[in-house]
Amino acid sequence: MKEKLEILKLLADKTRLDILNALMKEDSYVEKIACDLSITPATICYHLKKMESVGMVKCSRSQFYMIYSLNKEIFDKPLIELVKNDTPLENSEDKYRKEVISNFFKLGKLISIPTQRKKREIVLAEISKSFKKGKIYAEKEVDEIIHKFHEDHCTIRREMIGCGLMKRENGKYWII
Amino acid sequence: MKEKLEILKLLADKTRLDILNALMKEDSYVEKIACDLSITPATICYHLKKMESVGMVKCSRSQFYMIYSLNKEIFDKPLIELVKNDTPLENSEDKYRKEVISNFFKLGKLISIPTQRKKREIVLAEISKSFKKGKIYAEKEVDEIIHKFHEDHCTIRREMIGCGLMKRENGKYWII
DNA sequence: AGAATGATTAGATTTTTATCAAATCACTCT
DNA sequence: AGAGTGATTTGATAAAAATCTAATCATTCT
Repeated sequence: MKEKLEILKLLADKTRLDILNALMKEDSYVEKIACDLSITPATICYHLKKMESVGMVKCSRSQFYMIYSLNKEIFDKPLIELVKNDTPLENSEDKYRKEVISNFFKLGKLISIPTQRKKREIVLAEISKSFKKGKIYAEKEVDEIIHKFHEDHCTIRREMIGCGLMKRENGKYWII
Repeated sequence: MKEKLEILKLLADKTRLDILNALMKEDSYVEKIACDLSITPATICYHLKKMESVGMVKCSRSQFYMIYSLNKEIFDKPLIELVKNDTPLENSEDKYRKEVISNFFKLGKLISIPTQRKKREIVLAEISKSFKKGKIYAEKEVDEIIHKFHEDHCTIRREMIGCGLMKRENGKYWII
């Protein structure tokens, strides 16, 4: 929610924190706060209005004065609630993966085996999609499938087992 | 504490919130976050370093990568803890009071009776300091004391009773 | 040792925003 | 109605900081 960021922005200012701390002690009004903090009433008003607009403080008139008070509910929440994004990016996770895949595969072929573990895992996972889950493969079948992607089917087969994408027992292979 | 303001400042930025949300899902590293958010690695690094400097995130190297992770403790605290000032101003309360008093008293005399309730109360409270607590005064004594401050002792006497600073019964007065 | 690669820093640019003085507004009391 | 007073708005100024490109650093693997 945009509102959350707005609140956090308003909290990121020394003067506004001073104002909030003043209001914690007791409800107060522009001129008094201004005097206590040695800051212009115009500036205090500017800050209070901003904070009021997102519900951090409330105000009501009393005689000559606009009495401002803290909206305590907001401040009792744990920080995480303000930080957490309610509408997470649909597929931010996929983005990096796609980038890596498009870098290492050209026309369906694996150009090279990535040195870095993270990237290698992504590439291997991509290749593993060509295997059916639950099906048992002979080594020859495994190599044939991998070979469509890259010459070095031995290394890739070994790597796939190494990172737990594939299992072997008695010369038989299956995908996890 | 200066540290608290620093943390709040760092939370007041869309990009950093995005980064934190990414780290909530899983530990990650500069290049990946940069790719996921479509932002330059330099910028991501800049933000992560800042957040690390105040303990919001931690980092450790793994192979090629600097793996960053969230320091969850900080985010479980209620907001109020970050807002609250540990070392409150010694006498911010007095400042406005002193200002009002110095405006309305000159050379020990009350220049005029303030129209506004708040200021009037401050002035009356100041005058009431001239009375001894627990002592019973006759009306004449009361007026004599008030008269040292201002001609119109009647009004002031009435006001002092009106705002509960002084009590009267059977023509006798005492301070509260 | 040297090549590769991810992380970090430096410099420049742009955007945001806190602050004040002065003018205006809104309310209260006579 | 008009005077007095606190609150708010406006316009101008100055300071802070996010972002990028390019350069440099640090680590790992050959």
